[in-house]
Amino acid sequence: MTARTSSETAREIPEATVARLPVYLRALTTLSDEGTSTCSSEDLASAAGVNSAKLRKDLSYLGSYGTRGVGYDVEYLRYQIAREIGVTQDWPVVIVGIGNLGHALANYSGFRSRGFRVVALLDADPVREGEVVAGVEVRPFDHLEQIVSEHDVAIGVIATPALAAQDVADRMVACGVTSILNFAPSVIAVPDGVDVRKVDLSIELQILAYHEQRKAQVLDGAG
Amino acid sequence: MTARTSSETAREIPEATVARLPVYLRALTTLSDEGTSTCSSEDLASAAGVNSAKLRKDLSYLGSYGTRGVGYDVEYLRYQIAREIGVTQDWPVVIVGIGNLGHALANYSGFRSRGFRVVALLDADPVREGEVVAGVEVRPFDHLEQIVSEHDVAIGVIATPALAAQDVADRMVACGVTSILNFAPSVIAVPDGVDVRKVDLSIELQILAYHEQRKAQVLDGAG
DNA sequence: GCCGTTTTGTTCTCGCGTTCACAAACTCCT
DNA sequence: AGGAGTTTGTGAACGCGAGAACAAAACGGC
Repeated sequence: MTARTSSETAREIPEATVARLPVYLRALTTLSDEGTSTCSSEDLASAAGVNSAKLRKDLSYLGSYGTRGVGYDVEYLRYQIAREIGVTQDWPVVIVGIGNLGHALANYSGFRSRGFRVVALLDADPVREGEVVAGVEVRPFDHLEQIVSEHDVAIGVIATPALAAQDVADRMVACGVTSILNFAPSVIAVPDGVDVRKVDLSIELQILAYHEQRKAQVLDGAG
Repeated sequence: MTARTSSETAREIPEATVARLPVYLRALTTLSDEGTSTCSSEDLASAAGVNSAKLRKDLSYLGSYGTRGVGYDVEYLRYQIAREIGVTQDWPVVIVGIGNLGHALANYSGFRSRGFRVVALLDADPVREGEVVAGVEVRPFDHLEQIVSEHDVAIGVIATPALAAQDVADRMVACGVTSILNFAPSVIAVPDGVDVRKVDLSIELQILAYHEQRKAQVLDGAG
């Protein structure tokens, strides 16, 4: 067995690179579906919408999977990235909060096709219990602990209103969830060792509005 | 006396700061709802989930809206940030692609309450035409040009399948949309001067999966 | 087997963003 | 009024990421 010492663990991939790997993965899948078997860094970079130098640098953190003078084997690179991200295995996921957004998430086919399996839909509102969404029955939020331990769930998705988010997060963390994707419009606090990513629909629009306003101001000032 | 010429466009706010302003805005709204009239940078920072030094530096780009030894007036600061972002006015928005996600977006109350008004829902599928979602009727995609010019729409939301996204973006740009929020899982190309922000649900999960896998590897190596 | 061409992997430099640390400024108490 | 105690606003140091440029390596033709 290889002594997995700090030198091996030292293969730390920068966060900015990690965030782009899924983009490369998708671009490679597209290329593969189109029948492309080999591509240059330039090809892949334009398919992913990034600079080719940046792409090569990103890939170099994973290892030397390309061939100089030739490029990258699409299937091989795709597998290597998938393995690095961890989506060659199946990740069980729990979604809490089956309102409008929860419905959309439960129905989103992109999860399943990318290595994620929705094992349970939970909602605190008894009215929603029993409803079947995307082939999965909505169950009471109180079943959280049982489901997490039963399916060994590490990733939880919060799609509740803002007020409920912190409570849900606390319960998740308490029963062993260590990664949370938070769609609720509120900041949630978690202990060290738990990763939280936040997706906020209205924040994205507000950022666009800021730039839009600036464009308008520049026009006003010029006129 | 500083000549604060309000048409001073030289005041460029760093992109990273712009992305956090909506978070501060939300935190201030929460504080306001709780009846808080004044807060320190420490208070606001913890409510927003950031470092207080970073918060102060961010706010300093907008101007000196605090009082040393006292803190910030919640209402006043809230208005200043809202004005800076541009959400004191109302932004008309068009959503294209009324599938699962489009439904959720159309129903999302956070848009309206934050200065955005959904003026039209468009879908290329005739089956969906006429359906009323959140009080707005679904209309054919071909009405895009008319709606954009009629309501002076600057911001478009794409919630279509990946294959349609580029076409939709092209049509939007052609008729004057200059900011696009893209939920479709594909990279879209737009000319200079058009802003695109991308929200990708499965990419966020994949990033979590990567870190989750690393946690598991560390445990394996230790055990 | 050797040379030119192509493309990767990597080094270097630069700019942005984060954080620390502290002076300036305001309030409150005596 | 003056000093002690707070809290803001900002200058400076530091670290990370982006992009350019180049050396190393593979292929193909002869």
